[in-house]
Amino acid sequence: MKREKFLQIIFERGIFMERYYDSSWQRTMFCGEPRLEDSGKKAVLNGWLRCRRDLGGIIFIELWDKTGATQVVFNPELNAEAHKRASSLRNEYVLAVKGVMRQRPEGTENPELATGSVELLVDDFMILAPSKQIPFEMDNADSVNEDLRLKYRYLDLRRETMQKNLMTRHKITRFTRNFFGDNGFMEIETPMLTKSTPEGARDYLVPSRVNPGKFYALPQSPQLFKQLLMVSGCDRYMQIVKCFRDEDLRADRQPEFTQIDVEMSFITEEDIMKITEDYLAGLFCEILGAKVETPFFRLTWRDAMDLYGSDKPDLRIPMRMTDLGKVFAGGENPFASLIENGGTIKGLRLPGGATLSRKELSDLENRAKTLGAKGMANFQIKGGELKGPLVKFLDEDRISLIRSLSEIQDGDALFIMADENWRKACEMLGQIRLELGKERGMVEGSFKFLWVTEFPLFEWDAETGRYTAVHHPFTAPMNEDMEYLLTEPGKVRSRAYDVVLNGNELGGGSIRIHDPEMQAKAFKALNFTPEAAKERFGFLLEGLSFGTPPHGGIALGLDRLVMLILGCRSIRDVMAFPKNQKAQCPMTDAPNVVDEKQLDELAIKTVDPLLL
RNA sequence: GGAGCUGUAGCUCAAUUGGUCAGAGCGCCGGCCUGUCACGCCGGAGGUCGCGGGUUCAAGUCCCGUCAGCUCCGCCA
Repeated sequence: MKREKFLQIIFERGIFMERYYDSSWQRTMFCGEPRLEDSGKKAVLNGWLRCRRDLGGIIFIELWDKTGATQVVFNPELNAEAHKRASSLRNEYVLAVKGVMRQRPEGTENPELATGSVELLVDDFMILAPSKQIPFEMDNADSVNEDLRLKYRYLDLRRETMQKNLMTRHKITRFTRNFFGDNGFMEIETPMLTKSTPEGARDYLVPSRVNPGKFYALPQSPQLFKQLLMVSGCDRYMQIVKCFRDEDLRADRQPEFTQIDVEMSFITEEDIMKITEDYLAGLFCEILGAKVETPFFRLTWRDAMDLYGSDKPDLRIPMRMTDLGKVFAGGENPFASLIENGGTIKGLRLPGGATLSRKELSDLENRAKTLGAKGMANFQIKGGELKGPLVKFLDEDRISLIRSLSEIQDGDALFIMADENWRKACEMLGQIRLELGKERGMVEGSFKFLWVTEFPLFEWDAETGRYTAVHHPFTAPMNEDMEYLLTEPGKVRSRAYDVVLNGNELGGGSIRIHDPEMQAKAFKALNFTPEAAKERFGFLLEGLSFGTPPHGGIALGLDRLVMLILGCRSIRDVMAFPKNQKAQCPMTDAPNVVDEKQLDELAIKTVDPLLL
């Protein structure tokens, strides 16, 4: 209340109104620019008041803009009127300040500040806009409740770190456009209002007023359009494009996100990988000055699962898993029958793990259980002797086999994961590997890129009782596995590839099917009737029949890329206006209810969600 | 749909076993202060302890429910 009254006084005195922001008040330099060589020059600065230090007789403020801050001095001996008015200034007021830049008196320089050797001595100033008291403090706002930051996002973005994040994102997109442009790629926009193809993620739907009862979908990706652009002969396409998926959110997942979408004609996997590697290496050099080795390390999906228990392994953690089925096969031990029935036993060697206490071991086992494991056995080698609950089931030969297979040394521990399902055993132990690696400081190096290749083409979905595409239904099968396409679809490997950085899926792509007959077969394997395939993807099938070049591409997640480059914890910190975990925007209050009239025009009736 | 963590002043947090527990720092307001730079000093305002119920002589604290935010699982071709 007092503050409001105060603002009123400012207005009444005409301090705010009697002057206009004409060209004489426009800045002659940015707030982060003044240097020693500017001393003696007249200058005008425009910016936000960031820090006020009123010593009574003399007032210092820092004037901030996105380039930095400069100290401004109000000295009553030099300008009593300006000094008097300055005592009413508060944080985040927008000011225009005229004066003389001068070298700071000896001993008062501030080495913390880029502009710290000079200061602006005020002749005159005007308040361009006052500010209400801000709801959180600008400095160390990183620890502020994120909901509050999102509600006042424009203030959050006025902070140094967020400005830096936005700027880095801009530099990345600029580099991206330049890189692909220089390499013969053309950026082409594809529609945001498009057709729902109920494969994959849930669609965001948009009702059509002029077609009552019909809906567009926002694109989950421009996949089909970019393939058709290849049919058009565009040859090399790229687009920095928004994509939409109506699925639950995570720290690295937002309902709308940005892809760097790429497609090329007359190429093989090698060409896509090469251009992606050149792009990423160039980008990391440009933005971080980091040297990235190319070509990237490659793993087949099978090996990635076997060795790291993940299809996006974090190679900064050196631990690998080993298959210990042989150790337990055919003997008298608790796992013998599991092996006989095709089960899997995986081992993970933890260097130095012999010092883990009984309690620590059982805590780890409990964590494995929360992942869905029935249990997790362990061995430890102390004084050259293998110890653990399973030792009594193993003879000398098997014990030496365990040592040679797992390469376990004195002082180590070895964790054992068993499951009927190979993939599940790998993934559960892989998760333990990841957690142990991070907790025990085993993360080495900064940026470890790799390709994961030879993904399965299809995956059995127990829920719907049919195969679904692991990547998408347009991915080409590997030539070697073609024969199984209709007989044993689960066995077919695809020409898909993911690029992985430090345990994060940065992007993925594939060589596409360019033969309409092959595409029809793929739909058949997915249990689409020809009619259903035609209804959903008829335009693609028809397009493919008019002379389609072999083609393929990749899509990289721009938000994740920026996040990893900046070392942010959440994708939200590299997006200007992200949504919260419920996919709401606390600032605009979207999504919201709309007028009945709007719904009527769209021929839409809503149902009380409580009745569903 | 499920699991976990969190919720106390504008912001960040504290309050031991249920008992002077309504607190601190920052911010805000007022006063003093001419070289500060996270200025300093003095004073002040400000809280339905997320919400509802229960146990108890007594609840910020224990129990049940509920809401909100975050993290994770499911989900995300």
